[in-house]
Amino acid sequence: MRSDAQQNRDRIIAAARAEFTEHGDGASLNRIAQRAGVGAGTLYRHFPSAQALLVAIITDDVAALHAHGTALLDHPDPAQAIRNWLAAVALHATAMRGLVATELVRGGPALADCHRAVRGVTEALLDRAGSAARADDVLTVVNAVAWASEHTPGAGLPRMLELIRV
Amino acid sequence: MRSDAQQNRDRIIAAARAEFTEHGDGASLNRIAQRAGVGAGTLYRHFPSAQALLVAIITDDVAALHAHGTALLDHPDPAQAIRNWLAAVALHATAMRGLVATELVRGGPALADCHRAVRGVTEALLDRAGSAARADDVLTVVNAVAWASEHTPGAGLPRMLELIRV
DNA sequence: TGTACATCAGTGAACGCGCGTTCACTGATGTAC
DNA sequence: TGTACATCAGTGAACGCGCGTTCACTGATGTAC
Repeated sequence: MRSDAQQNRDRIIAAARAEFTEHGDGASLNRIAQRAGVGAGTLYRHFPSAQALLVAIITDDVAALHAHGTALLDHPDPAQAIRNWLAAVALHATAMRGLVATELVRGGPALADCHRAVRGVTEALLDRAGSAARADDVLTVVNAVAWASEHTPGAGLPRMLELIRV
Repeated sequence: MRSDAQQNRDRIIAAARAEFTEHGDGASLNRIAQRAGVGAGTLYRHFPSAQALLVAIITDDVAALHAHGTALLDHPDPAQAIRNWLAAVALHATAMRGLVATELVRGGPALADCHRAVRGVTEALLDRAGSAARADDVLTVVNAVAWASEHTPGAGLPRMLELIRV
């Protein structure tokens, strides 16, 4: 990729983060292009839709999340490890007004690799803690709770996470 | 209210139910008016916004839900009663592509009366089952799970509800 | 019961808006010699 | 290293679309006598 193209791509993603954070699902592609200081056509050359942008952002972020989860596999207390992990997953999903949670819950094919990685770590941590819960169910519930915490005035994410049985 | 006005109001609400069920948050007020066979202005005379429509629908439905909950206070098994109640709440919240859950989670002032009634029953049932959980938290989590079950392909609402500790 | 009339609900074309998307054109980048 | 050039990324005005919303007009309803 040409160096100026790479630069624009990065600027578009940064602008999209800001726009999604500010407007949630009311984000506008024209505004993102404006914020990034590029023409609308440039945005389209890189990302054909708002969802493509969101997927790119999430893919970036999941790498760090996954590393954190892998490290937790060495935690001395397996029960605490899964708790910490779910809190981290929830925190990640609250990003951008719950849009990340919404996209993760939707679970389209574009995020299949991300999902596989996160599910793998979740399964390992659940197993280690002696839980019989399905990783998919647990992740969906955690994402749902993260989404709700972003939309409910005065909701406490940690308190709601404690209501999840693992 | 004039009898023809009442009739139109009813038709608008029925059309809105259908439209919300079909299109979720992509529902259009013009289409609702069209489905109801009324002019756009008529819809506005009755409901100033899509949210007002949704609130009217939910208010209707919560009455039945509340009656069910009150009956459950006489259930011989308190633990089973709260489980049944949460399942009923979740089922109610899955209506119209999760739009009901979204609106309930948002918890605006227009639904304050509904919320108070449902919270009251939930508190009584939790108390009777010896649970220390906050009714508000439990309801938010249940609504969140209902929302997720509507948006996740292959998610099992009952299985996810079992992950909630009460 | 019949009629004249005031009220107010209903109509629906039209408006402005901002959206996503396109495309003919411009110009920066990187390469070949 | 310097230059000519091909490639392809970037531009941004313009488009069509469907949205929410308005309002001058129509006509049905219910009432007063």
